[in-house]
Amino acid sequence: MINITFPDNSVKAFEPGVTPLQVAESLSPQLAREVLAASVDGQEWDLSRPITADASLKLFKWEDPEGKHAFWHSSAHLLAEALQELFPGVKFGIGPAVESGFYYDIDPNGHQITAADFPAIEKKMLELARTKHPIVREEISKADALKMFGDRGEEYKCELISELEDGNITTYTQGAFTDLCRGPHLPDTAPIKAVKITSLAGAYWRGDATRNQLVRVYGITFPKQKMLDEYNALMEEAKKRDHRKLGKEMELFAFSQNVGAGLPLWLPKGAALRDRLEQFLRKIQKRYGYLQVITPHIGNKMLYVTSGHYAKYGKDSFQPIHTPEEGEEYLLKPMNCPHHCEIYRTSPRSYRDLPLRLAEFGTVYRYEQSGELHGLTRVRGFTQDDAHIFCAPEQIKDEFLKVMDIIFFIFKALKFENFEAQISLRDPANKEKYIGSDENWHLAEQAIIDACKEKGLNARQELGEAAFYGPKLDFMVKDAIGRRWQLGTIQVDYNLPERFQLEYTGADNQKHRPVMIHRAPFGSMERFVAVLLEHTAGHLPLWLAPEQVAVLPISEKFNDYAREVARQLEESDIRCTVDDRNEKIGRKIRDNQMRRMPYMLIVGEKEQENGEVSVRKSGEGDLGSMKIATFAENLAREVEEMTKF
RNA sequence: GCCGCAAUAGCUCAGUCGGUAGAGCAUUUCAUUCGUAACGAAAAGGUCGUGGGUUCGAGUCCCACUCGCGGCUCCA
Repeated sequence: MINITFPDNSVKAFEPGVTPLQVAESLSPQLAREVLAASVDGQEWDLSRPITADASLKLFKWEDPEGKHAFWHSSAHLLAEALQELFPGVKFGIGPAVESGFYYDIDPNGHQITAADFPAIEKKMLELARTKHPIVREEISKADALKMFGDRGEEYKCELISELEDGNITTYTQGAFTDLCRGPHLPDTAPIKAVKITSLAGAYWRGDATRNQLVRVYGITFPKQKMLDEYNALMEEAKKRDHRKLGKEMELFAFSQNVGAGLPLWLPKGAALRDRLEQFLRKIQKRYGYLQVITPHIGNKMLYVTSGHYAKYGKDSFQPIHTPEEGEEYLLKPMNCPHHCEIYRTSPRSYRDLPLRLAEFGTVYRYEQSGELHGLTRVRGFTQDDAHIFCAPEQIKDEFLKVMDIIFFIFKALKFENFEAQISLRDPANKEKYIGSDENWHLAEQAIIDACKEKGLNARQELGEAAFYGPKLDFMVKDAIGRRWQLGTIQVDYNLPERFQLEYTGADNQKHRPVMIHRAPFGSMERFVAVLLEHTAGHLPLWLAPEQVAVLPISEKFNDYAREVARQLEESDIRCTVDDRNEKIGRKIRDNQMRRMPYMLIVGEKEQENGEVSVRKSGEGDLGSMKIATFAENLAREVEEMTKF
């Protein structure tokens, strides 16, 4: 007998060779029906794979990420099997599970696969799932694997196999389909009850733009049809939150073919919203000792040669602007840092001047690839809420912590609770991609790691994600359909001070080199507004809403009183409109609700007589009547509560 | 930049086999003067993204470009 230890530390004895599925059956029939995957001694394990020695066992259901992962991974194989039947001769790349669903990359080998084929693929997948073919794991030698996939002309699989270690190669087979795969998988495909092929896209083989482009078929599956219906409803809902749609509806921003792709036009309401965000951040930054500066939108090309940006990005940027005078070249500024370095250099600096914190809402232009442009989240002209902190090396951690405080405060004020943090480090195997000394890289990376630890921030560390001049800490927020966008960023830079020969005189009367911290809590005004819109579904917090109050007269007889109410509220800096259309009150309420109006004030005979307003709050309904001044005070207090720090 | 898909009224969309362009909402006018989520009637609104081609005839078929969408690659 062998001893199986469960997560609650209880131990039960089983026959050697027992499978996780059999263990589940011995515990409860319901568990056996719901279990999808397992781990044995922390290693992913098929439900049907025998356990031969004492081990600790975890069982995963749909609710567990590991359970979904196995379900979708097996679904990817099912998709491949269906594609193999429908389009004989297609060659397979890779087919993993992803955050919501799975995909398979295929070389269509002459077949034309379009969205019109989706129903047929879905039908075939369900048909195959119902055959309940077991998914069988086999260990295979490298030579046999190469022969097997080579005979079938699976060049992509062979390339993968050739890089694997012999003795460590497994295949999984269900029905007529065998795939190179590490697993784990479901015991059979029967639990896959609902299938949706979601989209089709091109994807480079192994993510390399110089190699073949394969067709990536995306799908999602569920153990119940009802769950697919819910998923579809959720996707519909998400589409309504799309910031591009909301931006148009709410008249915040627009694009024009005549201006150019990726160059947003901020409409009056959007510009006002942006301004409120800027004022908010300015106020905080003033408190933290930042000094506002303003720098031009272009700079001499030599500035970027000095910074190193020209060598790295020159070819892929907007090209230099030539002047009537021969030989002069200017670039649209792609970042603000070199300008701020020049500000630093305008006078000799002492250690007493540090940290020097220069802030600017700086508009920059970057030639992003056309296929990459996306609403306000990826544009060619945008404004960073930028600042550069010049400090002594021993001040880094302290300054870093203060920046984190600002970011946390902003996220809290705007209720971004589900953000993720990522520490982007240098890829030690690929040092030539970066500039700067090993020692400085080490110092900078350690400063970030220590600061996160001190704040108790659970940040993921990613190798190879650093900027070419230094490591960074990024904050990510998800959009309506789960795509991750980077918002706030903090970056440590030993490089630019070196390149610009920045110095300060220390207490020892010697020259020292300062360190630079780049930081942008919003990231960019454009992207931040985009994510804010999706996050709130357009229901912006009261202090940011383009219009805070609509006054709705019951009939035209009360239009004058409504205007008087609006006038008084505007005196208290409340953003107010009067809906004096010739419509019934029900209609006005509906329309203003649809426009996401935070407050509606209904005024008729009663209110006019008493100098009152009848208050209706979005999401809460009728709050009853009160004096105009009382309402104004309440609203001011509500705004104050939201933005105080 | 690459792969695939789309572009019709201000918005959302329909338009069959190639035969003179349609709906709802929004807008304007008229009527109504109304108490907490849509009163009614009428009118106006389109060089079917742009440029070429095929055809007696193109919103519809073909080509190119632009813009957009979903991914990939990239993201200072």
